Amino acid sequence: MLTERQLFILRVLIDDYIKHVEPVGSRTISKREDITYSPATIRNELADLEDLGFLEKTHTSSGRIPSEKGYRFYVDHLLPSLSMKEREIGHSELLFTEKVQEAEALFDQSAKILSDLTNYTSVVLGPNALDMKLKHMQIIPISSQVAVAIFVTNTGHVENRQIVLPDTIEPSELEKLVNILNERLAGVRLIELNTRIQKELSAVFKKHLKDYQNMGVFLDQLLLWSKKEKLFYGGKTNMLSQPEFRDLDKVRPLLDFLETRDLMEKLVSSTEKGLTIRIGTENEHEAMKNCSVINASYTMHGKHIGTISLIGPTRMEYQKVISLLDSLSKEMTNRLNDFSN
Amino acid sequence: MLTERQLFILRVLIDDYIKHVEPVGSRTISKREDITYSPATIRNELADLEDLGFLEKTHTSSGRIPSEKGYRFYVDHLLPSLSMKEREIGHSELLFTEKVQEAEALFDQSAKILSDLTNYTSVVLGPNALDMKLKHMQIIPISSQVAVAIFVTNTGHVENRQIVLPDTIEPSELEKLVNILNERLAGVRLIELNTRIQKELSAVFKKHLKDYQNMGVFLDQLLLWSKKEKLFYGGKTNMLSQPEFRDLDKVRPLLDFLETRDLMEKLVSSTEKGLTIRIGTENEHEAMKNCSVINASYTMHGKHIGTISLIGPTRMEYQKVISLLDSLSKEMTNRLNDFSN
DNA sequence: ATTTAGCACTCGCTCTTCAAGAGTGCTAAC
DNA sequence: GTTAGCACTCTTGAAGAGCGAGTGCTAAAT
Repeated sequence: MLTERQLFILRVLIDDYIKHVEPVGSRTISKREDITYSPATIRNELADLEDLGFLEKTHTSSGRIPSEKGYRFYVDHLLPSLSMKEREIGHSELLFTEKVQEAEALFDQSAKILSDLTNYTSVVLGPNALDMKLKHMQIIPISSQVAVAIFVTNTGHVENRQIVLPDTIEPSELEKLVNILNERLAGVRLIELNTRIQKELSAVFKKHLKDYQNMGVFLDQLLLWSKKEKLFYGGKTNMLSQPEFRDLDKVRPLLDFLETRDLMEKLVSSTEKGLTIRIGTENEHEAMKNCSVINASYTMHGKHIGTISLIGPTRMEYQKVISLLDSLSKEMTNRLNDFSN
Repeated sequence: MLTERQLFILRVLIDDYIKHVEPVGSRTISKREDITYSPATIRNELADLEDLGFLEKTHTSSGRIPSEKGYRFYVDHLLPSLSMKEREIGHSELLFTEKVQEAEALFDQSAKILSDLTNYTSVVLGPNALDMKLKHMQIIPISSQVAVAIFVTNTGHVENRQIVLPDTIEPSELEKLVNILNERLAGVRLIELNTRIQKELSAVFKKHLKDYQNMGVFLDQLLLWSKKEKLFYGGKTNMLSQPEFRDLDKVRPLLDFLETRDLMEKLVSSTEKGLTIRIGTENEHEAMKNCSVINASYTMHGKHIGTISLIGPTRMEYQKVISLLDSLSKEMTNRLNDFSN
């Protein structure tokens, strides 16, 4: 177990490193007003903290920097209380340009605001449209063979896709099909349409549609969803101004990572409500090993529907950033729920 | 006027520089098999070419590199004939993964292919949806106050936006309005809907709609278009591997530029059919002063509707890249027109 | 039993110096 | 008109010196 003094020194050191991004030596720490011990004493403590794995040295005679374990401990146990959170809240409200009308604009602006305020990179993972409920669907023919299928959700989101019309299908049959779907499936989540159809509607189809046999492939085409979360970025190039990435070979993988949809989705998805922090290798990807990722979820009617995330160097200003992310995600939640009142 | 020998030397030098990205000296040139002159002779010619502004030196006793004027001359007069173009065409076809079904996927893949093949950054400027013709429109209420307006174009593209329903409007009136619009405005380009309504439909509205007066604001809301070209990127980080940008302070503005929608749209828009090359400062933006941009237009029914562009260092492999872009844009045109047959 | 002063030692950084190498421009000879 | 020869310039990389910030250890002080 760490002594009070060790805790204190560890916190001071990490605070200092986060601020100045340079290895911190015993002298620097002992110079602080609230420290009464000499450099030599501090050195002993630092050596112990290093043995315990909380600190590292960049070379044999350098000052110490926090290790990943150090950051983890700092985040879990040493963060100054977030009571000053209130002061920040005012900010984020002001920064939205007037009334944000649509959800997409809200996500986009939130990402921009967050990256501007932190100088890190931010990402908003939009809600999965497929989790929304069907309000209305429609099939609009473009030519004799091609049509556009449109699904409007309860949130006002529109999914659409082009489909190829089978030669065999008659317009009147198509209309019947659409009517059945609208009558029976309103309120069902898009992602569940398939199974609902298979479970409940085959009987109805058989009864009302002539050529039910041939309809199978067509329905599959109609309801072939692909993942549809959207990512909104802010400050993509902010990483370039972080001192630890002032080296092309180090930023390159990072920027590449940011551009890779799959990886980003995985990084930023979180099923948990609230706030999660992943430090360095906890992100489980080489390119992110020197980064921390903070995810905050925003909700709708109390349900987690997406996240707003911040990606920065492992030494990021956790304190500031956490309170910011916290209030921003709440602000997003508020505004989102205002839309649908 | 340049002599034959000067032309030859200039071309050889630029070819060499493009290949090796290092200042080229007289010795290097004279060593080539097809050069019969001594370094000293070459030196004299180089000095002349420099005086004429086609070449530059990085320092007093370095080899020469092409100037912007040099590249311009090279592109205009020295490019080896494109007769080998045919050989490349085969490539691009193969690289599309199977059947590309929708236009968006085509643009996206084209950008990826181009950047992969060149190791530069590519951008496809999608067609402006507002230039497409209205096939069908619809208004679908979401709640008592909010509705979604949907516009389907002849190309199968779907535009949609949320609108606030005025309290005064009755559902039956709304239906009438939609019917009128569909009857009268099918085939009109989205961008022209506004003016057509004002010019031709006020009489019709007056006749059929009760509360025509209050409809004005609503119509404005309905038809308030914002620019809608979409950009598809490929190889955003490829610039980082170009030797001339192996310096953070030089890439940063470039990457920032790539992320700025307005600037990119302006950079990549071209009203001309065919292929345009802009070198260095011809791009009229500080961040692009060391880059060349090649735009190639793709067409639909013979009309220019968008561009596919390549952004690379001023010393790019013009020859290869031009033929590639040429065939890729043709390929895109072909596939696009196949969609709508 | 802590704490601290003192000291030798280690790295990393910066600055300078030096030599090698690649080029040039000019002059004089071919 | 062409080229050999030569002095000169500039970049690059390596080697070395000196400085500063820091450490670990020992022995003395509290």
